[in-house]
Amino acid sequence: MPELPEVEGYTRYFREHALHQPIARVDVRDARILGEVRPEALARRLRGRTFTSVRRHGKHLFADAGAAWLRLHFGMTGDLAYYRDPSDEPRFARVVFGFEGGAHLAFEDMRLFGVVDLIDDPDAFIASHRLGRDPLDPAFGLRELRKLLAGRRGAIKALLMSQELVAGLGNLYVDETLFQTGIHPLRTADALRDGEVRALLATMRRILQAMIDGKPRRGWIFDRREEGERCPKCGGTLRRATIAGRTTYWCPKHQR
DNA sequence: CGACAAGCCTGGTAGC
DNA sequence: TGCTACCAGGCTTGTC
Repeated sequence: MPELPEVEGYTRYFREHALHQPIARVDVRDARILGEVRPEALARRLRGRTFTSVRRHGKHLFADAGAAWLRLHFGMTGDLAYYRDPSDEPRFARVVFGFEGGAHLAFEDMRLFGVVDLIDDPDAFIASHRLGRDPLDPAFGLRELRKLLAGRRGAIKALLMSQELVAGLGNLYVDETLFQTGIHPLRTADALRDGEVRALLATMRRILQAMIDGKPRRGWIFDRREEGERCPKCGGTLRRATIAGRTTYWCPKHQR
């Protein structure tokens, strides 16, 4: 499912294919995918314009269309497809942008957890939705992370899932980060030692970057989400439980 | 056939 | 009282 690394991939895909072509038409195949904007308004405000740049924050993609920004959120089954032949339209295309010149960009999403919307300003959106820092933002540092964790009595897993501290990690990457850092998902955020917070930030960045780069996941828990699986790190037996409302896997032997 | 999984929002409650 | 934490429920649909 699309978390930060996958959305980074979509952002690059969008940048590579969908910029600098006048938008001839916008076809909303299923209005349930839309956020605030109505289908007619989406089409009216984009038609004749071009996407000039695209950026990402956490799991959100923002494309600049001049007077407005297109916002895409990929939910759990969202994807982009760029193609010329209309018969190549994906089965679950929800919105299709048709460019002058005949190319198409489809936002597809089988399970409709994603969102297509039009907003005025990405930074205002990020602020109003209380999204935390993007973990790959170089300006985001250890000092700031420590400050964010201070006084938070909730479980670290819940906090990393919430998007309000750091934006972009979903269930799988939170588990992976805690696994590789050796931190138990139920640890109180406030009680993490300085070294653990440092490892947390460095590890999540390394994991996200490795995924973006398509590196192999040797020694990760990522592909072993199964109760009773062997811990690739220490030979312990992986445990499974619902934590923060999500299926959570961890190694009780080395995550403490 | 029903249960389940996912991300994220909403609304309610409990506790300091 | 106000804040924080935390829970259930809803949305959707392919897969088990």
